[in-house]
Amino acid sequence: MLTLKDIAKEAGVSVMTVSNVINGKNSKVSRETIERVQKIIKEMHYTPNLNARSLAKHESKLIAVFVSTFISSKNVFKDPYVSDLFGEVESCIHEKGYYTIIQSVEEPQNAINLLQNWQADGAIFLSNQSQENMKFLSDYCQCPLVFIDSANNEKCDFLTVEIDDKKGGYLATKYLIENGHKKIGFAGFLDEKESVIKERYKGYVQAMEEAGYSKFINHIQVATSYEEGIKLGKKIAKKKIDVTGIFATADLFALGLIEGAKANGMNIPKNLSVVGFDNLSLCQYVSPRLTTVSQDIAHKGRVAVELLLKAIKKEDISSRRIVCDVKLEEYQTVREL
Amino acid sequence: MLTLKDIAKEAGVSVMTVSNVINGKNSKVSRETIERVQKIIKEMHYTPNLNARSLAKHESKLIAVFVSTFISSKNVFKDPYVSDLFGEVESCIHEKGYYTIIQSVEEPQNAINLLQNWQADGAIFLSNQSQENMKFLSDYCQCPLVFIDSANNEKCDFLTVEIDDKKGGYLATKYLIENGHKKIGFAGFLDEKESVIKERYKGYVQAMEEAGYSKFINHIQVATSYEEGIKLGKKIAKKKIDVTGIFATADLFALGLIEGAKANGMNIPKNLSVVGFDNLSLCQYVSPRLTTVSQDIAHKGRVAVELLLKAIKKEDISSRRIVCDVKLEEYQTVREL
DNA sequence: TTGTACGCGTTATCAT
DNA sequence: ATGATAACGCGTACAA
Repeated sequence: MLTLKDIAKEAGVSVMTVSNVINGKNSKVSRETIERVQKIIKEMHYTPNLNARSLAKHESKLIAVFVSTFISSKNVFKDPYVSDLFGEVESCIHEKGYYTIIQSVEEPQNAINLLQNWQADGAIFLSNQSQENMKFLSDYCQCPLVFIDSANNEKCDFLTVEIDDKKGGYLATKYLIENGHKKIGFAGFLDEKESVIKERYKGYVQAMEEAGYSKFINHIQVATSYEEGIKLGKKIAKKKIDVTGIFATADLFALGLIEGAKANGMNIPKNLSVVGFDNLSLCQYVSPRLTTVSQDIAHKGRVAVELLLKAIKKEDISSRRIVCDVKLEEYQTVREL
Repeated sequence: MLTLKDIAKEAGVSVMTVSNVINGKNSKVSRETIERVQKIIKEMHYTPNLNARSLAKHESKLIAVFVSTFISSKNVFKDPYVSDLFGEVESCIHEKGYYTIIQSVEEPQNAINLLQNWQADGAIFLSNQSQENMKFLSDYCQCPLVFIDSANNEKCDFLTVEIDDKKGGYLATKYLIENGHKKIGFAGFLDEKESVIKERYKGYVQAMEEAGYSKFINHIQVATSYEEGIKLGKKIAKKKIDVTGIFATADLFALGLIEGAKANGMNIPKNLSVVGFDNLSLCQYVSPRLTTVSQDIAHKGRVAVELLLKAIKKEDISSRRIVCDVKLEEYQTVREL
């Protein structure tokens, strides 16, 4: 292995001079020495040992990225949303001169261990974390943490990047209303906890109330997987649920719903209008093209990394909670009544 | 930050004793000391600094995973094949007690730098690398490398994990033949270089020749993107290409082809039978469900990690070139003539 | 402008 | 069974 010492010997200078050249402390080294040393570094293909540097500088240039594994599938990256977001985060971290260490974790403690083990400069959590988890993680980690898609509440001041879920719900519902729909169902899973789904529901309710359709408010409690979507689609096709439009709070779920409805003889959007949520890139391969609420995943990833880097460098952070915009993508699964 | 020294002081022993306890060198420490030290480690939530350990042990427990960025899209993880495979690789690395450092790289030199920087124990390349790149990387890296999906040739002895592409091409073509097709097109991009596509083509040719259809062999030279698929589908629908069946050498491309054909009035599989390649998980959301050649991505990822670990531990490697099996998935896009 | 001494947290070696 | 010492490769602080 090549070390500073080897370069120093070759150049006939001390280790520190080489170190200074590498770290761009040009004021401390003469121009000619810089050039000579740089030439040798290049010729010998020297690259610094970042383990040693981390030890000495108390700064690792490592950013840990965590995704949560669910019971359903050990491979979280099968979820196109997660992998898309991860790709953006990774390439942004890379651009900024940092390194990405990734782990799919079951429990927060795993994340804490990794951060300590590698003295990571910061961490990004891709999947939603509960309030308790965020609290726990913040308490036990020395480095800054950024949570993406974790339901924050106003009191807490974790660093978070979210989307305007309420607006998303509002836009989806309003669009159906504008297309003449009244009997609009909200399909998603609500519980007591704060959640992105709850926010979307608020938007749905607001749009319905503004239109004077309070009595048509119809929450369908269902897990938003593709499979559950199929079941629900069949149910709707059998007229067990009386709606002309559905706001399905996840794209894959919406796609399943459409499949289920089709399988039982319905035509989309002729007999049923559907609006999804996410605008997954795989939607472009599915026909009819899903009308959906889109979020700019690339932007979200970028913003999260930038927020984290500001925290790492202890720069001023204007807002610890960043809410990204959403918009409605008009495609083919909504029909004017 | 908590160090060995802190634990040692607390336990009233030397640093080395604590180190020995942590590393399970039980023969060197008395039973009671072990228990006392372990208790304190737990209570104080100590975790070792792996940067320091790497430095001292010349072993980092880091495995680097590289994906190649293409010009088309900076975010390689939008490709469902890549992200699926990556997820398997990551969770397998995690299971084996190693850490994953990931980088999307433009040039081989980037990968070499990262490996040297972090003294990684090994690396896995997810995207296909040319012979020259593999040679270059092998020459300049000290640690073992595993290449997935890189066209190897018999002479070279890089560690590779591939699939039986020729068999895949054979199976796809044979299936079309068994369904009564004669005019079967092979759609894919062939050049002089060794490539997975060339292997698939060999399989196609073999099946055609075995059936006595040599004169129907029809290679359609085309880049296998979704967009190109659409174009080709339209062309076929306009009867510019005389085929009843198509072996499309990538799923997304096949899906585009189907869309294009549909858009110009064709019904799939009534007017055209299509067989894809990969069996991407997103296929399950697209209807009609694509008949395709599947590979077991989970198996592939696992095999790659296991091969790498054997090399790292200098265990015996029976075969440096692992070829994974493929099989035909009969779904809805092939019709009996 | 350049060099020396020391410390970062850990492990290997050798002594007790 | 336990501990002292040196070494891993690099950066900080200070001396020359």
